[in-house]
Amino acid sequence: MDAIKHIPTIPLFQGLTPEHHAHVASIVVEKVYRRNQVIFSEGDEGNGFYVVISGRVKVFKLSPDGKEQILHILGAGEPFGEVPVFAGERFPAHAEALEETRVIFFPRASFADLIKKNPSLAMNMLAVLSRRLRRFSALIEDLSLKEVPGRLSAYLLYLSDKKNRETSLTLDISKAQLASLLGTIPETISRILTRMSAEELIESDGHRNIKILDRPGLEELASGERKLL
Amino acid sequence: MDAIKHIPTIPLFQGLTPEHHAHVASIVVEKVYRRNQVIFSEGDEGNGFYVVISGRVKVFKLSPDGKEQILHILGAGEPFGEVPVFAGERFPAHAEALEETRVIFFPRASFADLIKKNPSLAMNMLAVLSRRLRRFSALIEDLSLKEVPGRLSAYLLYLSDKKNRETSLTLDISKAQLASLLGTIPETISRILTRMSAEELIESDGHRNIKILDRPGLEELASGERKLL
DNA sequence: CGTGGCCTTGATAAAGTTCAAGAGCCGTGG
DNA sequence: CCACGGCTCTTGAACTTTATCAAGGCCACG
Repeated sequence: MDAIKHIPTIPLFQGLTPEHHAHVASIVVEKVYRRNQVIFSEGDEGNGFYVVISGRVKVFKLSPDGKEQILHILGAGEPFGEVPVFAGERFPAHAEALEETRVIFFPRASFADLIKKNPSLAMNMLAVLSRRLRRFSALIEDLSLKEVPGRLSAYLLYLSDKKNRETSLTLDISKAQLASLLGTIPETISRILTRMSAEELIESDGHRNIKILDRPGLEELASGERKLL
Repeated sequence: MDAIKHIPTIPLFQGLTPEHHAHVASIVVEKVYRRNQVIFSEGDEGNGFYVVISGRVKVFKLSPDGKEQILHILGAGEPFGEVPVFAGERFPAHAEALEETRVIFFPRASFADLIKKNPSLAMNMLAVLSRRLRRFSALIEDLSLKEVPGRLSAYLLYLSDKKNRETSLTLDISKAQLASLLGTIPETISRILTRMSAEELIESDGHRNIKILDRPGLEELASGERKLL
């Protein structure tokens, strides 16, 4: 009901007038999901898309034997599930709440109307999709051209950069989730963190806290110039 | 110069009026590239995007040691290089002509103007990007969750479906390109085709002609239910 | 007829997965 | 307050898949 107070804070709706915000608010529906609750499944009919208000959502692919590959993890203000709105057909992946999560849902038809009348909303949405394409390109590159130590280094550096190059990091997801995000399994993550510690690239407390000791070393790993023993 | 006659045939511009087509034509520049010529490189400033008129283009990532992963191969009517137009920054990948190729180039600023005034062009572009996201999701899934025989089966089935489920196929790219598209190397492709032939899933003339003998068998491979010996 | 491109095949090695066992931690409930 | 069960994480050993390196075959083109 109080969607109107969230709308203006969502990057997708930046640059719109208050009237437009009100209009957007009038077409949305709020929903709440518990931890591990399915939001949609691959192949479902996509009748609209979502924006996270609070909490976190993972979007992922599943193999027949149950292995998962996370495509991305979304937090407050980020949209997901837009593909079927514009390309028709169905959701290309699954979405699930990682924790108690509030989202707002935009029904397809009314959103399509809105976007047609609103060039800057269209431009914002084009920017969102373009950035996602850029991220997917990076993921494809990682999966195909880098080994796991390189992917893990890149992830640690990414976390560090998010915090102004802070060297003390706290993983915000479990090792299992991290493995799924990097296209590997928890055992491999564990072994590589051990090797990174042995080479004094990082220091780990065995939990979710990691300190970066040798940033240039990690950068070399991420770019493939260097290998772990 | 004769771009005007191509514009109306490009899917991106479907549903626009002839005046709009003329306007589009007035802002484009035609370019021709030879086989293997670089169109842009990753990290280049993206001042506009391209649409293929004739010929074919590959868009790909390169690892420091020279291994390449093809993101997609584009033919007539297909746009590429749009990401920097909407997300800013630079091209996230390289593009190169696979053969003599004619393209039209859309300068960023004038295209952005056009799209703001033209909701159905915006919707078409959103559809293009959404379909690309769908394809990238499938590629990520392949790389992360399928083994090479599964990816190759999926590719053969895709080729077959493009021709109304015709069983006689001709590869339109070299084994090296195919390997790069599937995230592997030519030797591996060769070995797997041999094994597929041994199990009478396909018949290969050793060149680029392949006949599908056991479509259900390939489908099982593609979905991971079945393994090659 | 020779040369270069493209493909195949074999032997070897590297990277990661699987399977299995066990350690540490946490909340629950007796 | 402590024991138990359930998680998550770590570690080891065997195995699988794929890459790498090297050699040779085939064909088209000059």
